[in-house]
Amino acid sequence: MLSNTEQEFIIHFGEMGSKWGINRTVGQIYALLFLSEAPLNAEQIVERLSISRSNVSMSLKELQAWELVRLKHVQGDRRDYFTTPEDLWTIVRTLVEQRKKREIDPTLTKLRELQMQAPADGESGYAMDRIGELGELIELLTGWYDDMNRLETERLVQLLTLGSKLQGLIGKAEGVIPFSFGGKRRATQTPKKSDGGAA
Amino acid sequence: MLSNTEQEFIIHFGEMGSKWGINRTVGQIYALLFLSEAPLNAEQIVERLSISRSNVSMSLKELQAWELVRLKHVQGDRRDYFTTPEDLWTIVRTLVEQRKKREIDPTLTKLRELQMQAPADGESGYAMDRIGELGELIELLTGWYDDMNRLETERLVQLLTLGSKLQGLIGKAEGVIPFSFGGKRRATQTPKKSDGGAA
DNA sequence: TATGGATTTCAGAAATTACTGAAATCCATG
DNA sequence: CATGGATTTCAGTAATTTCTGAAATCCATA
Repeated sequence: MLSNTEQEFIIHFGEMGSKWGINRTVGQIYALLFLSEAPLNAEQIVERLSISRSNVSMSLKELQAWELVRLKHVQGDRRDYFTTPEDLWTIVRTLVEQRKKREIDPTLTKLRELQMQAPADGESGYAMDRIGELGELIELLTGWYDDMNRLETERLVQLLTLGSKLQGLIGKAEGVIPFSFGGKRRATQTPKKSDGGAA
Repeated sequence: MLSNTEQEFIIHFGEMGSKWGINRTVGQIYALLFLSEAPLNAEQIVERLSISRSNVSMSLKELQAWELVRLKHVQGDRRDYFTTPEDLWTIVRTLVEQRKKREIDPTLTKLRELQMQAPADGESGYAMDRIGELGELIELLTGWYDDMNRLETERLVQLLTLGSKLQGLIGKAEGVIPFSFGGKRRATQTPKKSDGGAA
């Protein structure tokens, strides 16, 4: 049923699953759908991956929570069929959006919360500085992400392809950009060369 | 010993650990070191987090494998002391580098491998197209990452701060950029508006 | 090279996460 | 509104991951 290549691809996604914050089954189902031109229903997934029907149900639910998989209905068939978006950029955008939501946003919220309650405690010192710094850094990065995300795909691809040519463009924008970024007490230093390698 | 804020921060990092691909202890130790101005030795970590010595040892080993933590020796003390880099940009760079290495590079390798062996099998069709497309997309993104990573931090921050101003800059570079990106058989389409939302 | 503190290793225990089969629920159709 | 296929839920089991204490190793110093 599945070609050798498909098998290997699916197994790889299963193995990578844990590193990607999903589990083996979810990874495999995603891979299977990604490679399938036609939408698949749960029973087809059960057959092709040899896993239980209930596991497929739960895993599809998770993939839908990630918005990585779409429900598609086939005329004259009341079963649910699933696909991944054709356009890979849609997938990338979803992936980044979801990971930001799960892996970054909660921390930013927590950092701000800690900063709010700290002054009341009279808390101060290095730890608070670090927390503030980290919060600002995350805000800079997510703010930039928001900007990128607003671009339509064609523009985005142009930008990504630009690469080293960017160096020159920064020069063109000079003077317009009010460079400033740092914590309340201790400014985020921008080291001349770099902070060095490992110990 | 630990302030309220420090406690909460550490607990948060512990909880987020699993979403970040590390475990609770590793997350907590990292958080503790991140907030500590002075380097800490293993015994101090044991005390502050109430975990076993062996767990600290293994977790520090993992943090070192991630290059997120540095060994620092104190004169007249033969114990190992650990810190995180002062500069947050160094941390971000390490994090991105390591995640790319663990979460993306192996997949790119696998995709290329599948493409190499597929023609021999006479394999073709939708699945191969998808695999090729995905490989190209990943290469575009990692290539761009390499470019960004080469920039010194100050430039990088400028770029990130640029945000919406980028729109204009792309225009300036127009004509220089040979837009092309697509799979072998089936070009990666760049939809006019977007592939739409969820099902 | 013997000593002893510091660190690492490792086998088993504890905790967590993933998976299954059976039962419950859902819902379009007759 | 009863039927029956499709889907979901859930409690128990399996598998995996994390954590610990004890023993082994390492290594600077006496």
